[in-house]
Amino acid sequence: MLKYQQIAEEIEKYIEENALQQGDKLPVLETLMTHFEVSKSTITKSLDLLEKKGVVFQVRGSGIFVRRHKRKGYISLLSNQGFKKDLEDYKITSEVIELEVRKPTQEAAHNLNISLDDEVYYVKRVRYIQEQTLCLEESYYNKSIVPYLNNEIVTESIFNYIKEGLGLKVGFSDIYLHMDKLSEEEAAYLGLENGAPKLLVESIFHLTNGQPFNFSKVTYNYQQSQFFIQANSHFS
Amino acid sequence: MLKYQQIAEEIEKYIEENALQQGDKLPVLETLMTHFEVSKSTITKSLDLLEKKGVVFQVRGSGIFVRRHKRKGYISLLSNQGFKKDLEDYKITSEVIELEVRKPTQEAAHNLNISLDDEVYYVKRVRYIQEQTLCLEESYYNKSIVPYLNNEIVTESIFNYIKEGLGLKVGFSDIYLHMDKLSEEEAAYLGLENGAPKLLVESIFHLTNGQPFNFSKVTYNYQQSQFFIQANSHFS
DNA sequence: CAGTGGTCTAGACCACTAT
DNA sequence: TAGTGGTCTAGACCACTGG
Repeated sequence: MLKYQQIAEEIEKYIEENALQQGDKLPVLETLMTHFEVSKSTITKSLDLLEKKGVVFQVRGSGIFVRRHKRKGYISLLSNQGFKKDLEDYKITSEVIELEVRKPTQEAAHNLNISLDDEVYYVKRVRYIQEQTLCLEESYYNKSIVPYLNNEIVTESIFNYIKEGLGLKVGFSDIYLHMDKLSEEEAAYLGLENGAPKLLVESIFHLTNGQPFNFSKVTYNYQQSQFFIQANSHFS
Repeated sequence: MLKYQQIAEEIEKYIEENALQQGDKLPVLETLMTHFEVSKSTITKSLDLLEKKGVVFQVRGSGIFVRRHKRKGYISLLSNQGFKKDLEDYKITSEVIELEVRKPTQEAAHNLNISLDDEVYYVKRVRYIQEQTLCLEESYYNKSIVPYLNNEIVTESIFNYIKEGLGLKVGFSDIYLHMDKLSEEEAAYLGLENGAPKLLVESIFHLTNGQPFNFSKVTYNYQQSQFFIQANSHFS
């Protein structure tokens, strides 16, 4: 593991273990440099990483401070990792409705940047939180990148398998949100009434080399789901 | 303006003007270094900035590539700048319902980190897109940071005034999303039926020094609003 | 004006990709 | 294995904050 990642982890662990609160001040750069025995730029890189993750914020001329959000039970829209981490205090389970190799829909082909003749793994599942329905998920995996899936993998964490099992490196993702009313079928899966509020989250996940490998459409139960984002100001 | 920001802007402009598409390759680092006559780290810093903004992605051993999203008419949840930029092809207007100095609600006081005895500017407005209702916004500004607002400012871009007029520097923000059904009052303002789907977006905006100066609750018209996020993978 | 973070450089060396 | 991006260093100098 790289130095700056290692250091970032240690600083994050330090914040966690000492239960530091928003606004608490970290040691100054000079101190961190000598403590970790690295150059200034390396420490800076670690802190930039933590800043991107929303763990700290840096104020020129003043110091480095802890950033926290106060609310619990929210799903991070940025985490890229499913919500296992955000909701680790809750019991999350999955029921697989469908799993098969098929041709992509036009929409899926377009978003995955493949032809209608290529093959995809289609996965449909309902996810539960504390025995309540959380969401209905339809997902398309480019089969030339993810050549094999089975029921066991799909019941557990698919992304974990992709990273650990296949050794693929997940890069960036594009996420689109829409609101609407639930269709009869969706309402049935989620145990809600027809026409209830619906949040549809469409995501396109790419490998680090820019290739899209997954397109998914997730319909959330409006009673069980709330989301958060920590935004930074790199905007002019 | 700093070198690396300047360079980032020029690269972005170059991409824009030449209408480069997702996956198009930019010149290699060496070329960029000599062209802009700066060191490698400066170019790297520019590219890291563009990567954060979702404009490019870098692949080790391969190159620097353009990143684009395909869909138009979506509001960026990360832009921190209202949606003026995302929806610049559309006509956005505001109607101010209420504007006054008052004591904060408990909720506002908590989120702004002030006491119930402190004062806030309370702003309530409806925003329109192409003559259709887009959202209903309730916003609380810490008066000790934003000491004055008037109808004119509030009808235009409040954030612009805060930055240009007051010289404040806007930093990070925390954003929370909830779904629900519209109340009767909300439905009336938005011209929708009672009980229609509701997306509530709560945001807390901070200055670069970490001080929260605005807490806002925005209720969107589900028929007019869709959102997007470009996420990066700085997550282990 | 002392303290603290940010920018920028020049260069050595490392790690991944594509051929 | 050549090409390309990523890490890391040591140090000079700049810019902002706060007493």
